[in-house]
Amino acid sequence: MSRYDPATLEPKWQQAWDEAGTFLATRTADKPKYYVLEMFPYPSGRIHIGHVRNYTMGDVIARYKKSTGHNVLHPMGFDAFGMPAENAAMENGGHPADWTYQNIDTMVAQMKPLGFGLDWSRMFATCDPEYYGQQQALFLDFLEKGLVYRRNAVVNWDPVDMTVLANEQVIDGRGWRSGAEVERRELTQWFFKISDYSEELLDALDRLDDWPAKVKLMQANWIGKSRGLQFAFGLVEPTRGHDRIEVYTTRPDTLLGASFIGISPDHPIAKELEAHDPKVAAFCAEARRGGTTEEAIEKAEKLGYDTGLTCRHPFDTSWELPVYIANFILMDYGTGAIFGCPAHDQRDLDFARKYGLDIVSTFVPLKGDHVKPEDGGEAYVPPKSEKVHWKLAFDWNDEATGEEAIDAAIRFCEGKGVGHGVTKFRLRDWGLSRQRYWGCPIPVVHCEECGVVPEKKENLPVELPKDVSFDVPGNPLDRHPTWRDVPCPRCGKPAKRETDTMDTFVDSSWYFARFTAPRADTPTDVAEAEYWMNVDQYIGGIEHAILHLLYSRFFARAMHLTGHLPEKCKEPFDALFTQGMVTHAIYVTRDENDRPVYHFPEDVEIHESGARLGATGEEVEVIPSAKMSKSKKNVVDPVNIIQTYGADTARWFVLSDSPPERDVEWTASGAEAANRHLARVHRIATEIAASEAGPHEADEPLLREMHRTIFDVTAGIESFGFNAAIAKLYAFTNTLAKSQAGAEAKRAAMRTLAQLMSPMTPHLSEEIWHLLGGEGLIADAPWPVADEAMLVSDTVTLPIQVNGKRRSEITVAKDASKEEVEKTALADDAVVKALDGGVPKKVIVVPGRIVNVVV
RNA sequence: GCGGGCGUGAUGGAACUGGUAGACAUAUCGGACUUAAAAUCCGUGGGCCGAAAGGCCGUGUGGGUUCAAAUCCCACCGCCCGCACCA
Repeated sequence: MSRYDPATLEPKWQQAWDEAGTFLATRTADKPKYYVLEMFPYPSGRIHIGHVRNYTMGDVIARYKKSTGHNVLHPMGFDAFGMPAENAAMENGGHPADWTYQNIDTMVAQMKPLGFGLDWSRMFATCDPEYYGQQQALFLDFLEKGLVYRRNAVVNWDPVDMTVLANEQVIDGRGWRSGAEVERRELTQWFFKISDYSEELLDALDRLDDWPAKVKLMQANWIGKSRGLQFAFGLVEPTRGHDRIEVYTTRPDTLLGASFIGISPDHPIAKELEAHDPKVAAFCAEARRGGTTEEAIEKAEKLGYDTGLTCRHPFDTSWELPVYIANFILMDYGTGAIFGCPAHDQRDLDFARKYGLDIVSTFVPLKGDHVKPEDGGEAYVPPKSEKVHWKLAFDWNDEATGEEAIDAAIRFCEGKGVGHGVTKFRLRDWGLSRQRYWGCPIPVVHCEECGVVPEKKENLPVELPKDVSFDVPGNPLDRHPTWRDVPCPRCGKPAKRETDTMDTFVDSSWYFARFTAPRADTPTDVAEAEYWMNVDQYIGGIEHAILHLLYSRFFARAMHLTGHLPEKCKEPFDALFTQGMVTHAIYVTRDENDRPVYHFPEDVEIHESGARLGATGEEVEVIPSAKMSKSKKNVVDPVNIIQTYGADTARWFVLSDSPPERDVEWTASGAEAANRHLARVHRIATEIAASEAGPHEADEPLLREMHRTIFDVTAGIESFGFNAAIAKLYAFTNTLAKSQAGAEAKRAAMRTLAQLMSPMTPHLSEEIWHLLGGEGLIADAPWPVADEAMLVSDTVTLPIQVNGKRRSEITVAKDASKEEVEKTALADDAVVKALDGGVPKKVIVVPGRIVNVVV
């Protein structure tokens, strides 16, 4: 009897799929399509166990959909531009392209042994000139439609990476990649006009039924819609050309509680005053400082400078409000000026108390004890939907919700000619210029005569020059005269190429569309896109909930507008699934200075009494379930796992135990158990293949269980319940191993088991299929269908509860009437005993479920 | 601060639209086979009482709705995530 030997079995079946072209995506009229896509990897040089989990999930869906009669598109590529390639070139010499393509080769070589059903013929990397040339064509089309523009902007400058960052790439005031504190700089930059789509990108979220609510919520918060009132306070005495201060507020209902006006240190009026008054200048300089760090935001004291200016309240010209310059007011939100309402905003209250300003409540709670802020209480900020009592009202009821009051206040103000209702969004245009070499060149030329001139499409791709060096900081394109100096495409006079390249998020914003026609000489092929789009199932990490997914949604709309995608692709991802990470325990000891020393899992022995270092016997602290990190040494290398156990074991294990959206902890014992189980399945299959025809008495229970398993596993795969599907497969394996059924039934059961396992463990399944005389490849076999008749038996076993506690169970005919069930239940010995002579008040019979006797 | 999610054995987790809580797996312990070990097979596997049959308790805590609650509602505790001087 042959042993389970993945090392020979897996390459054999991979070759068979290759030779048959099993996973090439073909467009045919007779079948529906299914497009499953996992977020493509960055070519770091090694695949990670997280990749294995991610791609295995996609592969389960892809193989399952193939066997249910779909033409499946399941492609793979590489998100290949970006900083690490340049860093490697800076550190070790060489060229980013060489580093990148070598890494891609390595990673492909590591991925192929995992047996993913991918259409490798469609593979591309975003750094291929064929890809980024088409991206340049898209850029030019966007430019023509006004979807890209250039302007001066204060930008987030990363001093370590020496490049500009988008707002989305600044996390807690630091660059998302370098972690360096971000500086402000003014540069001329290219922007995508994503803000034009704020409303639409927000509204369309409601229709993404198969997206996680969490992701939709995060996007909605990011887009940040707010409705408010924009109006102006007139200055009592105009100053240096300003006679009014424009203000935006989302709480116009509190306008009668206003007690001061605050302006940003960057407000035009503040800048005017600053230019003529050193004291103001000193304050503004202080206020601008240190604003970006997390700590500063948390702790920064509210600072104000009384300008001596006063404004008139729009409702009462005799009511004058002082104007302060305040450090907590941002110039780039709203108008850079606010009115302070201390009674209903804690920040304004702190400020008012510090500078001795009025505090006036405009509303109080309907009931309960309330210490008003003017009497020393906290600022009262109820939810907008809560009804409150209005002490100071314009023209609305005494009792109303904040929402009602806001609407009424806007109507009232508009009626009086004081400002107008305005909708604002937090979402800013997407700055895409990067001062880097290893990215897609922006295909324009700067001409002294003609200005910014788009490169001619026939000259695309504008290819990156190969002869560059990275021995000095900055962008090598800036100092590459033969590449940079070109004739103007319009007038032919000497001109200079744009040396900025595109943010790498541009590359990943349309790759999914390119996969539908990866070799087309236009960005997309409309017929192919029409057939294959949308992505039916997109799978990736939650870390891309905002940036990548929002940009892609914008790009899909822009590509529709420029004729590259059909209307139906405006939302390109029909369903999204965000998978959890693979985690691993951290093993740590302490050195003489009590600093942590980390150890690789293979150096640690786990004993009953605890974990010890294999070499020294020193006791090791175990921190369970942490994100894998090289510095913590809690990593497992998929290459080692495949060598030790085979790809099927790795695939099986990463799907078992934990639900796919949650993290799964990699444990050596779990991986061994998975391997043992697959060996067991192989052994049982071998035994069944060799067995002679036997008796048939026990066939029916086995076959019933088989159909139940088909039903449950199918439901599990359809609903991303892979862990539950695997549990059913374990259970069915146990049933099959113990079954006394005849050889024919067992063979059928084993073939079905192999099929149900095939999305997860395709190699072993092919082997068993072959062993049991299955026709062709299991990958091509149609998915088994559960026989409804076999799912229901003639009798059902019902639990009997007395007063909600389970006391017994009875077996009755499936179609027994309620009366019969009730009679049988009440006659049951255990029930009679539990009733203890009591008379049933009521008997609830839920057909097929339960009987509850109420005494 | 605002918004969202989660809490089930020693552990990962299962439980359809409220209907037998703990499927499946890991750890543990016991047994068979073996000179021995591995592998394999059988059993144990929430707590308490009991020889057993069985009983009582049990899904973070407290309350509520219901014939019936891990599931629905309210309050609290704890953990996680997103956003944030956003007017």
